[in-house]
Amino acid sequence: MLQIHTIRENLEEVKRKLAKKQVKHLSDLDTILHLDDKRKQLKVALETNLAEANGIAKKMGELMKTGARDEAEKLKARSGEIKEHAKDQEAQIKELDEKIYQLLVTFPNLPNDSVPEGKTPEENENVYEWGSIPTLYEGAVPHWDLIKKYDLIDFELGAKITGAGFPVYKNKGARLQRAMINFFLDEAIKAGYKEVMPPILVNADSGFGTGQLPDKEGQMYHVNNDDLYLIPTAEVPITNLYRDVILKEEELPVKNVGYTPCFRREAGAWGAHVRGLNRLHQFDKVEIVQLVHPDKSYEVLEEMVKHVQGLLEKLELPYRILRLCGGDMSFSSALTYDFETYSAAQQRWLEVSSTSNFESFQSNRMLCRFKPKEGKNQLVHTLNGSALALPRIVATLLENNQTKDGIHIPKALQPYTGFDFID
RNA sequence: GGAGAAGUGUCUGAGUGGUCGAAAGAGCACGCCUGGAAAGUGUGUAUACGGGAAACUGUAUCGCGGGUUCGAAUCCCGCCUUCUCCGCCA
Repeated sequence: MLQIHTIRENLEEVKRKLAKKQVKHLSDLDTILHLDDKRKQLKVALETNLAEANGIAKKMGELMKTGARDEAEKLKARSGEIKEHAKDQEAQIKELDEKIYQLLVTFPNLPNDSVPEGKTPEENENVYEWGSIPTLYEGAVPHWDLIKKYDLIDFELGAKITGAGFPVYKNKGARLQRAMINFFLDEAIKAGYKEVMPPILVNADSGFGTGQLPDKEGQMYHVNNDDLYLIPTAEVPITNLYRDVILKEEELPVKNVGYTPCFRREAGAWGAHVRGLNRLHQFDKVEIVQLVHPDKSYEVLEEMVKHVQGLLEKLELPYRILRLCGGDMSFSSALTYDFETYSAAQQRWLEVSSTSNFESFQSNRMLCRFKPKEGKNQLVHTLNGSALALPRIVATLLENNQTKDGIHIPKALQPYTGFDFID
């Protein structure tokens, strides 16, 4: 959530930046400031009133002791008036607060200056490419055929017990999942992250804290009976560990990593390119999350990007890095790099990681601050990145490493899988 | 799920209607003391929002939300969480 004082102090700049994110209702910003002015005025009046009431209450205490009944009665009457008035003022303020809040939550985070202009994914900026696209043998097939051929994943069975998009991993397919999760976790731990294993259901406050609510309400599975949400990413529980927390400056940076299954309704997103592992309702992901000093967040973003690059290179998968344009970025992000691997049989790039700096957008919602050596508490900056999401990595790996005899497992993964070949 | 107890500042913990943003101790920070350290000693040590150039100052916050009262950490109601016992159970 944007801070009102940011809007107040840099109105034109805020408008310019939001326009880059394709926000149309910019005039609501003026409304917010107008309502906030009104709110402030009322608040001052209310507080003056309350100050008087407090003064009276204090005096009453003394009068009661000395037994000056008459005077006490007079004050009581005055206090009653104040109270009536204050009630009224409070109601008005509450109403204004609500209006301001409703408007404020409709605005996404401001994009960083380096974010390219653009509306669609085609306008994302290709900033880096690594590896060469393999030439597959004659008769190479997409991963959904390989999966069947080697009996690695069963979609029909998943559909039977749950529904479409809930795969059952089997045999070496299941072991490959487990191996990758461990590989990704170990790599993150080597890079200084602390492992956490959080709950995979969260409450609404957590959904709000990281920005999924109210913006993406319909994208999360909701457990009605208990009013809990299945997490769409480990980012939600892991970042919210620090909701309403004031950290010491020397505790920064906080570096956490966690594996969780992730659940996404993908309402309306089903279409042409979603066969096989390309899009699922439930999938596995290892997520890295950092809470850092505001001066360091862009440096740290680069560090996280390097980490993800390292993983992909160890897996020997050709990839590219995109800097997302304003129109393609998520609601909460200030700068996002997407990683895509090239899946050679589908001849498509598949998104396997999204690594973002949220600056203070999430921390403002979560009220996660740190106490600097000098001066007032400040909001931390939050970042996260997939390191990595499994299904599309598996898709690319299966497709790119296939031979007519079977599928090679990359060296780095072999100690984890316990096998080097799928046949 | 049933019964009981409890939730106070960084921590321990006092406070059952007024002088309480809150005793005391610990911790931490800075200083004094010391050759250095420990001990001792002095001072400071929550957050948000508002006013003020600043010093400072107003309001709110003692799990959360409401209520009673001139006045609530303290009384009442609801909720949440934790602990103990019972039940159930991977």
